[in-house]
Order: sequence, then C-alpha cells, then structure tokens
Amino acid sequence: MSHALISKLERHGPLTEDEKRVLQQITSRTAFYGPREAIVPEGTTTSHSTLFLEGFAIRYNHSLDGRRQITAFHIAGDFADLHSFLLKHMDDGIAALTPCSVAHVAHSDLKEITKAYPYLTRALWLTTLIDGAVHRTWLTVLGQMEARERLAHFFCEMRDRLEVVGLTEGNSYELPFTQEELGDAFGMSTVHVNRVLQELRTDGLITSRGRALIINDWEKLRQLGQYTPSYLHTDQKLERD
Amino acid sequence: MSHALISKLERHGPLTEDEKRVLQQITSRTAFYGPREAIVPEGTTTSHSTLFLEGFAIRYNHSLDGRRQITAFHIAGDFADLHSFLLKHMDDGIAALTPCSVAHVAHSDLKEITKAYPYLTRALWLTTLIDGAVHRTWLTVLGQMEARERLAHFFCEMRDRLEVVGLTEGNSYELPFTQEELGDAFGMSTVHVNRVLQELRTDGLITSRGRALIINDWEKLRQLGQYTPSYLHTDQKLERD
DNA sequence: CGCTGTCTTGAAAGGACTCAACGCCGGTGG
DNA sequence: CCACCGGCGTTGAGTCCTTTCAAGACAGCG
Repeated sequence: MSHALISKLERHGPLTEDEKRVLQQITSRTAFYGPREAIVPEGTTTSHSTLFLEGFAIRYNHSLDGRRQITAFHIAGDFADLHSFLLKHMDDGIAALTPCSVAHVAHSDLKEITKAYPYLTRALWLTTLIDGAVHRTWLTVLGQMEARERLAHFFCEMRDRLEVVGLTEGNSYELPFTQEELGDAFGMSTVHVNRVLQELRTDGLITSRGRALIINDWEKLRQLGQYTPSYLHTDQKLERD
Repeated sequence: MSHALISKLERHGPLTEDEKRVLQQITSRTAFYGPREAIVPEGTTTSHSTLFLEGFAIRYNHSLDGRRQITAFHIAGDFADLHSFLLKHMDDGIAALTPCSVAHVAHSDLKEITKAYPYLTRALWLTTLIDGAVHRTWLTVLGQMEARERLAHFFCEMRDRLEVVGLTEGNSYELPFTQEELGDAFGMSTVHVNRVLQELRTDGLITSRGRALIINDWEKLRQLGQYTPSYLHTDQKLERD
C-alpha cells in the first residue's frame, strides 16, 4: 500500500529517494487501536508522535468541569500530534473513533531530520502550520457562525480532506461520528445537532443514513457554510532550495 | 534595548552567540505602523514575516458576509505571521491596534536558517506550535464556555503573556482593546461584552478604567475562566542535541 | 465647541440549552 | 432463537443566554 505520509508531503513538492527512505524508516513502528481507545491521553508527556494510516480519530480537550471540546478530527495521513515533538506536554489528547492503524514516530528521529534534512523539516513544519490554519478557520466557524452554518462548513471541509486521501465517492463519504461528537466539536448540544441535521436533510442539502453522508447540493451547502477550501493548503508548493 | 525575539527564544534554552547574531541580522529591517493600520492584508501572498517589537495588534479573518473573527491578539515578541513563511498565502490578516514597531523578516532568510541552524529552526517551529496550542485553547473557550468565563479566561491569559515581556505591574496591565474587538474575538456582541464586563466589575473580579485593567481577585477569575497556563508553554525547554 | 468613536442602557426576539422520555438497532447471553 | 441491554437518535416543552435594534451618554480630539 502507498505510504500515507509520503504521498501527502509529495503534494507540496517531490521528495528525493533518500528522503522517502528516511520517512519509511521512521514510520516503520506501527500499532493498532480499537474504537474509543485512547491513543495519547491528555496531559501526558510523550516521546513519539502519531501518524494515522487508517481510521478516524479525534483530538480533544477536557475542561475542568468535564466538558469536552474536540479540536480536530483526524483521518488517514494526518500527523495528529506532530506538535508534541517540541511541546512534549500534550494539553490535548488523542483517541480512536473507529479501528485505527497508526505509526509511532520517535521524537529523536524527528530531531535527526531537522539536522540533516532541511527540506523535509520544512515539509513537516508545513503540516503543523496547516493544522494551525484549520484551527483558525474553526475559530471563525465557532465565533461567527450559527449552528446550521457550522455543520454545513464542516461537511464541506471533510469532503475535501477525505477526497485527498481517496475516501470519497463523488460527494458522498463515510462519516462515522456520533451527533454527540459533532456537538462537542462545534459547541452545540447533542439535541441541537440532531435538529439541525434534520433541517439540512429536509432542505435537501444532505442525506445521511447511518454513517454515510451524501452531499446533495454542494453549492448550497458551500454557501451556507461560507466554505472556501484555501485554508487547507492542500497543494501548497514548497521551494526546495 | 533587549531583543524581543532572542529573549523569547532563550526562555526555551540558551542560544549560541552565532545564533543570536543571525537573529539580529534577519530582524534588522524594522518598520512602524500607526493605530488601525493594516500590516498584512488578508488574502495576500507575502515574502516576509512580521515580528512585533512594540505595540498591540490583531490577527483576523473576515467571513464573506462581513463578520470579523479575531484569531489572535499580538504583543511585543510575537512572531505574528511566521506561518506565512511556508504557507505563503495569508488566509488571515494582521492589523495594528496601537502604534506598533515591527521587524520584517525575509522568508529567504528563514529558509537559510532551516539549512544551517537546526536548533534555531526547532525553536522557531516551536513558536508556531505554541501559537497552535493557543488556538486550540481558544477553541475550547469558544466551544464550551459562556460569555463571563470567556472573558475571565482571556484576562488571565493576557496577564501571563504580558508578564513574560514585562508589561504587567502585578495583576494590572494595559489592555487597549475596545469592547467591539473583544466581541469579535470571543463570539459575542458588543452589547453583551459590555454587560459581562460590568458584571465582572460588580463582582469585584476586575477593575477597568479606560485602557487599564486590574485583576482584583486572581484566584476567582482563574476559576471562573478555568484558566491553566500550561498551554502557553512559556518555559518549554528545547533539547539542543 | 462640535464631531466621532466608544461605552452604556432598555426592551423584545430568537437561537440554543436542559430536562426528560421514547424509539430504534445491533450485540450479548441464555 | 429470542429477550434483554446499552448506545445512539429523536421529539417536546420550558427556560435561559445572547442578540438585535435603538437611543442616549460620555470622552477625546481637531
């Protein structure tokens, strides 16, 4: 099977054989997690980062009073906690939603890359910057949009992200998230997620049966969520020299 | 005067003379901006990043319907758009709130650093990761907390950030933001910001006259905002070798 | 002194939440 | 093979936080 990280980084520019070899090497230690299993508990200090090869996962934050904010949904190819390479202390946690296979990448290996592979370093840095760009977009979504728009935006975002890794079929894809998880990500109660989803269905924007989501009217959904994919920087080119 | 960036990076570990010299060099091109002036308009493609030496500024995002989300408040020492080094396209904009002096750092210089100064590279990367950690915290604030708590959290955060650069006097500091700006950052209307501030004052948590903010009851404010400063990673140590 | 941006206040409307109960479905175990 | 169970989705009603609209007060500045 193709390597999730290599193909992702190559969207930003070609890698040398040597660089690919290194990436293969440092991602060789793989592991498997079952649904709902914690991969990295919040508040821990880690010595490796988690690259997702398969499955869906979340990054989350529990506030002291027990409420949970989901700060990211992760899919194949995502380097979920690359930031722990330098931050060490994880203020957020990572948990599998569906069965997940991951590669554990040692921080020491990453450090070696920063010493010997400048281009690769920038490429990895870039992925964390894109992560930040998504966070900022979510801030705008949470701060300025109302419930219908938030979900509309998210469904558009997930379509484009899943498409990159080949997990869409036209405008439909698997979205194995519960309404509670959607609520925890977008600051809405489960009840309200449910009602908004019904509205979106009634208005003919989406169809969702079980875990499958179909976008029936991409253009309307896009407008409702004021979605523009530029913040994903999917094909952002990196200069080599 | 001491160098804002050097002293900030040295909190994560000592720099060599050589590294300091390089930092001095690449930050030598300074500029000045007046209040409300745009420093980097949103949607532009840039060839340099902005390091703040003095003054207050915001990072913001306009949605299509004209609403504005403020995604960050920037103070002295902040490398506001270091992410544009690799992302190039700025989905957000930067504007001065008060008179600001900044250093413009050429992306080409940053690239050279990634080639020759691995430790410095990691240090700079770290600052962008902290940026991301703050974004995630704000996501939690916006997604899970109500208005009183949001502002309480923010006042705590700003105290700690300003203290690092010596801009506090005990628990009081200058906070030259309008209520509209606070509202645009935390997803609340100006009117509601006003009312919540009055509550916080009435409850004896803060005093604010004009631009000056005094935290009267740090512990209560901290609890109200569920504030824990670990996400700022102020003294996060970086390994050199 | 008048202007303009900011802060303040009041009243009414609305979006979202909580509480609570019920239906559905797949999985488990007898 | 069927009954029970638990997680998830759905629905209704009442409440609350926050918004919008509108107008007035205040303060700094030219």
